[in-house]
Amino acid sequence: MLRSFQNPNLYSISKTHIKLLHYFLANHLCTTTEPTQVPESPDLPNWVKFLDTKHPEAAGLDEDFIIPSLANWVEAPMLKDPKKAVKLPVVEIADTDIDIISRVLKNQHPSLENVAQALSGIVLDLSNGLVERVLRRFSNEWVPAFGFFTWAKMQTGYRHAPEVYNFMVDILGKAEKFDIMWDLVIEMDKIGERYVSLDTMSKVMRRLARAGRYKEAIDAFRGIEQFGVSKDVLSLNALMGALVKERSVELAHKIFLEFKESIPLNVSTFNVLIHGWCKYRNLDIARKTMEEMEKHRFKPDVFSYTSLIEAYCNDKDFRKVAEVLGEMKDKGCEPNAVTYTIIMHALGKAREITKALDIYEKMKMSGCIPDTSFYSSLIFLLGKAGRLKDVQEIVEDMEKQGIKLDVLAYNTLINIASTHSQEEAALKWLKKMEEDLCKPDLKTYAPLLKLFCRKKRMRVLCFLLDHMFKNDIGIEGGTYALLVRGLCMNGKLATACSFFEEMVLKGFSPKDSTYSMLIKELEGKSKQKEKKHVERLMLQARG
DNA sequence: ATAGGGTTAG
Repeated sequence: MLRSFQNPNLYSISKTHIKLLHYFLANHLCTTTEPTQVPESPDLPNWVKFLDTKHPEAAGLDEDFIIPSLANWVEAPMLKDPKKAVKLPVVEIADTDIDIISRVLKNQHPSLENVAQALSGIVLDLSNGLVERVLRRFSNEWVPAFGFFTWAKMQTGYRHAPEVYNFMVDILGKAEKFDIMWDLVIEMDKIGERYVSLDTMSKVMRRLARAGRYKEAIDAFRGIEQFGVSKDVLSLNALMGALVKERSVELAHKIFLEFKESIPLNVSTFNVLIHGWCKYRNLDIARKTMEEMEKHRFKPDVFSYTSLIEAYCNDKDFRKVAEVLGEMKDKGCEPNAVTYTIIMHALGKAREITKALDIYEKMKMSGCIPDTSFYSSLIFLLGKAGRLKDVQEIVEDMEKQGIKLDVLAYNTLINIASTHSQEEAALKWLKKMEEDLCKPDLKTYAPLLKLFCRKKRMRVLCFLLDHMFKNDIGIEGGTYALLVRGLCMNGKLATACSFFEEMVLKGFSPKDSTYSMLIKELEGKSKQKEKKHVERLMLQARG
């Protein structure tokens, strides 16, 4: 939720959500007695005034109490009938350990000392599982994550497993805190018992490469044996994979040339290179790599051919794709679900829906079993073609076969329902997603927010923002732009203004188009005071 | 261990 502990506007972020929660609480309290008009605009002064006058019992509650308890209660039925809102469990609030820790970590100023101090009084049963969950939750915020990690290490009766160390190494690498990362690797090495593994070093190399520190990534490989990890084909492939993924096939190739005599290679060494050359549009070299592969007595396999096919698909060169498929058949190499997904998806994007569905048929005929990603693509292209009945059928098929939907599939379904203005259906998918324990992301919510802006369903909008909060989805600049634009277009100017304000207070700089749209609307409605305010905010954002 | 994941406002 809180994107950065360096962000001085951290407080305003949590305040925003607290006010939303107050809103729900007030709403609930209203429904248990008598329906009351609740202010529609999520504007702090309004709500506070409203709560103070009508519901002192709500405003007076401890904020720490309100957040977890409301998280258990806010439910979709509010959409239609607020009276159906589930009752608020006022007394029993069982916080799990992870919530307790999260709350402590979220309330800290950005320093490791503060984190350590805040945690000092806490007593709980630490386990590697719990520590991993906390780290996952804070995987974008290295200070609280590392503060907690360090604190946990010192607790008696607890010891970090190597996997937990690896996770921490990865978080530090992601934050580009490479000095601390290396210290941690050295610390792991000192523990002995093979704490540093190929897994650890793969993460190190990957993060260094991602930060553009190619030389350091390569040096990590050169010195890998000092940490007790062997310099073999596995670590070589890991390095080459890291370089290829971070856009440097050339370097991967150089490394390949340097070590191909001294380290016995395997099939994936070549496939990593082939994939790299395909990805960066050098099909001639990819082909040459395949020839070299054969000289080393390795047969190109489904991975090699799929990389080629993907490259041709990106060029929409389906004639070449068919050629490669023919070549595979000649060599006795069967395409698999990934191969079919790539082809079908590319055909769908090229608006060749019939041909895309032919691939589906062909795949079924060949006995290849579709997986979640395949179906996800299929749902996407059917939805894009407006074939909603077929989409429904596919989902039913998946359920029958026991294939779970993933985030992308749910996002697609929500997107389809939203663009067709099917409010109930869109929310139903969101609910189902939750029941399936499938974690939503920012893309899950964007179409929903757009839809409900369009429909002027302010309560649902609040519900969604709260839902995002509960799922640790941070609202980004793009989300605010969407809200401001959506509300502006549909005449909810006051709300649009307050989101604009919140956007600026959180440190996001509004785009010119967003700004001018809002100003134009305010001018049209001759709202001089609001216009001045928005202009001031914009100056502040640019300053 | 190497291969798949949707631009968008109008």
